[in-house]
Amino acid sequence: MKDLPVEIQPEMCKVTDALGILVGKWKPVILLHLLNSGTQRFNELKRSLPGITQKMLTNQLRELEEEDIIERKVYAQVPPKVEYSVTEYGRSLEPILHAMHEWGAKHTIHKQSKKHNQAEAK
Amino acid sequence: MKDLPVEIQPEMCKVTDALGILVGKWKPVILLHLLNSGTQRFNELKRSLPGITQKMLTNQLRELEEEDIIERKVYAQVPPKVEYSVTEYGRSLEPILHAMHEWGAKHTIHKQSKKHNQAEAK
DNA sequence: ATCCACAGTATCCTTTTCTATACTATACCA
DNA sequence: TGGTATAGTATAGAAAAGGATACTGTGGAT
Repeated sequence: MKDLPVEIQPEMCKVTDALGILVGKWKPVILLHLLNSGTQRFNELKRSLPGITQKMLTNQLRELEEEDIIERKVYAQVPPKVEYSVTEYGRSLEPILHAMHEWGAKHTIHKQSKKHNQAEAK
Repeated sequence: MKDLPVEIQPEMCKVTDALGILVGKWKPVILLHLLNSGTQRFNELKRSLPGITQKMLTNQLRELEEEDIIERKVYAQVPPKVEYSVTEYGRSLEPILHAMHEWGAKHTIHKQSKKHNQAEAK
């Protein structure tokens, strides 16, 4: 998703900013996983996210790190050890994620009852 | 953004569902505009969203309509008249949008102070 | 000597999203 | 008779996101 022109309305752009951080095929899942399970190593995450490629995982983690949502801690060891965790600041997203989860759950029901009504109307 | 495998975690998928509705370069702007300004005709919207193409506007409006977030009302006239408005149900997204706006605003500040700190640390 | 685990890069390719531009029908107005 | 406004559709192409696969370095175990 590319950026919107800032001119449109100052207020709107803040929403898109927030959205930008959550957008990406794997970002919400990674975040929720780290919130649930706490600190995780790279390969632990990878194993928990069936289907993700290493490239994507690295890439999404880096983007979240950029925004100070998660933290990356490298241990000077061989084989390497890198731990990821949600920052204190990152936790401020929790209420939003929670609200979205609630809304999403209701929406699933809403769509089903809509379908049902349409079927009845025939 | 493609769908995530449902297997990962039921909880997570609801967040992505909600996100899916807001995702699209112009969807949040369109929604916020309709929430602020009430019912709008196609070309009114177009004029309020500098840079959007007709195709994109149609397309994003259709996707929001699909999800029952907005309503499309066609008047049998020539030249055509079509009005768009947020549904009662669509308004249930307002708290989330509001929360994202608030968070986005704080995030802008957060990023700036981070930059500032980094500059100082040199 | 060979293989494994770890945390990545690098490269190429496909799919999805977004943009640009041209085109449609029809009533009304000058 | 030609031009305007409305709400679109059609087509082609560029750009961005995501996927598949192969490769890297290194210490320890077999």
